[in-house]
Order: sequence, then C-alpha cells, then structure tokens
Amino acid sequence: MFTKPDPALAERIYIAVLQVRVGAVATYGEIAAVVGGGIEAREVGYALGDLPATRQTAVPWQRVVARDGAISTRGTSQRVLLEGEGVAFDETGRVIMARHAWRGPDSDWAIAHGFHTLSDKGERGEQLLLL
DNA sequence: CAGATGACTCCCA
DNA sequence: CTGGGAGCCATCT
Repeated sequence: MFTKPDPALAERIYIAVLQVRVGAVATYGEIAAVVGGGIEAREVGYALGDLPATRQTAVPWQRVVARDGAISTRGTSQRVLLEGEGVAFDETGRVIMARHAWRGPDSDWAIAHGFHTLSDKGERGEQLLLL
C-alpha cells in the first residue's frame, strides 16, 4: 500500500518523526519500519505531505529524506533547515548519511509506545555499527 | 468514468 | 553516475 494513510496512521508517522533528534536524518523507509503495520516509504511521504502548515514547526519533517540522502521535496527550504541544525551535504546536494544517519528511536520508548526500532528489522544495522 | 498524479525505492540499461 | 520503468492505489481533474 502506498496511498494517503488514514489520520490515525498519519499521527503515528508524525510521532515517529518526532523521535529523530536534531542533527540526524531518517529515511522515509526507516520511519515506515519504525511505525510498522506494513506501511511503505511512500505512505510516510504522503503523510508528511499532508502535514498541516500549523504543525510543520512542531514536526521535524525536514529530517526525513530519501534513501540516498537526496531531498526530493518541492521546496528548497528543507536543505536550509537541515543546515541550520548542523547537517552536512555533499557536492551533489545529498545529506552525508554516513555521518547523520538516524539510529532509530530510543528502545525503551519504542517498546512503551508500540513502535519498532531499526535493529528490530535488521535494517541498516550493520552500517550503523560502522559509526 | 478514464487518466494523471504523487515528501519512495529498487533494479536494470 | 544518470535515467527510466515497475510496484501499487486513493484522490483529484
């Protein structure tokens, strides 16, 4: 499924995004994995696209980027916001993921709120260890 | 009612 | 490294 998620699911997605700390960036797929429920990266993208303007300052949507660190949103403000948080970009305009990759939500928090951790699914676990 | 259209990712040329 | 197509579906012209 990769359509506009229902309100309840979108809410979980926003909550997951809130776990990404300043200076780190998560991918759409990682957020989808943390939220669980079999959702895919695109649903995360749609949910963020639906984020009301009134909540854009409360939800750090700018910390969610494409798998390769590229920013595919329409506006160019995302990069500016990230740079303001100390996130570095390479010559091709992509976030240096090796340096800013999100490590996933706090394990205790995830368990307490019914979310998954990135290591749960074994996604990118090996790469993260290289940090 | 048919066709276009996505804040994605993977795979192959 | 860049480019295009598939996957898969609710919504909006």
